Amino acid sequence: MGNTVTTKKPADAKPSTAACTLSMKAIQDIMDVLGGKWRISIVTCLCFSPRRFSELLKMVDGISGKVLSRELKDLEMNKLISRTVKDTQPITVEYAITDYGNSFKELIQIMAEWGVKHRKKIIGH
Amino acid sequence: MGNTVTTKKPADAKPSTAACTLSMKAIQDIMDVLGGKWRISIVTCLCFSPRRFSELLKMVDGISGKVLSRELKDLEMNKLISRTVKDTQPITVEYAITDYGNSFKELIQIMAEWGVKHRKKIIGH
DNA sequence: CTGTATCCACCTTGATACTG
DNA sequence: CAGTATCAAGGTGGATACAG
Repeated sequence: MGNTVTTKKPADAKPSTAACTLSMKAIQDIMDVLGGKWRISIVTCLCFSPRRFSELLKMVDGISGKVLSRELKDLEMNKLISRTVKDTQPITVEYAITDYGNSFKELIQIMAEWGVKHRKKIIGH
Repeated sequence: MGNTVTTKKPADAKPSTAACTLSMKAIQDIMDVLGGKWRISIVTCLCFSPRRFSELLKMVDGISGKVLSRELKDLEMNKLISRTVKDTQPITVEYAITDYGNSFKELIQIMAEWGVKHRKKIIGH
């Protein structure tokens, strides 16, 4: 990471400014979709199994109904999750990860592993 | 992901609820440190090269001085970055990634790659 | 240059009540 | 069950001015 630049801007003092900027943009793109307080948690949860609204409400710790509703809508708009209404009585709604959303799974898995590995350090400030 | 659970809770309707919860917690831990609108960008930037305050102000697009200052303080408290005052005239301050912060590099690299790969899809909503 | 202090507008959220 | 509407309250960010 950092020394594979072929461009030659006049004088940037630092090398690889372009590569850096590119990475930052790419990560911003992800964060536009997955950022915020809740979205990663929701997607992570759905990566394991489809869930109903009320199940997510319980599993995503601390989220309120209003916010969950909105976040699910956003994620659906971005094609990361799907929403299926089942005409049970009363109706239930199932949210599931899409194929596209599933491509985050790899990422999420790595993050989760990292989180577990570094847990002590993070918690102990 | 999802079928390696050995616990056997009474009846969770879904398997691997425990693993799911664990992953969500782990990711929350990361997000406590790296979440928010700016922190990942700052760390990503510093992964490439140490930077001065004013450099970061330019490179992290849209951030204000007040917020950058605060975020840097947080990241320093969490030992992800270091702060070095150089007694030039006038003084300059250099922020750099720590060894610990550097362990995020792997993660960031993967995220950046993913972002680049999926750029079109994300941008095209 | 590297910040901090203050003021203020905006956004997000939680609680509650309500609909289909 | 699965949301939506409303409102009040707090947090967060930007601009500006200022300090070391």
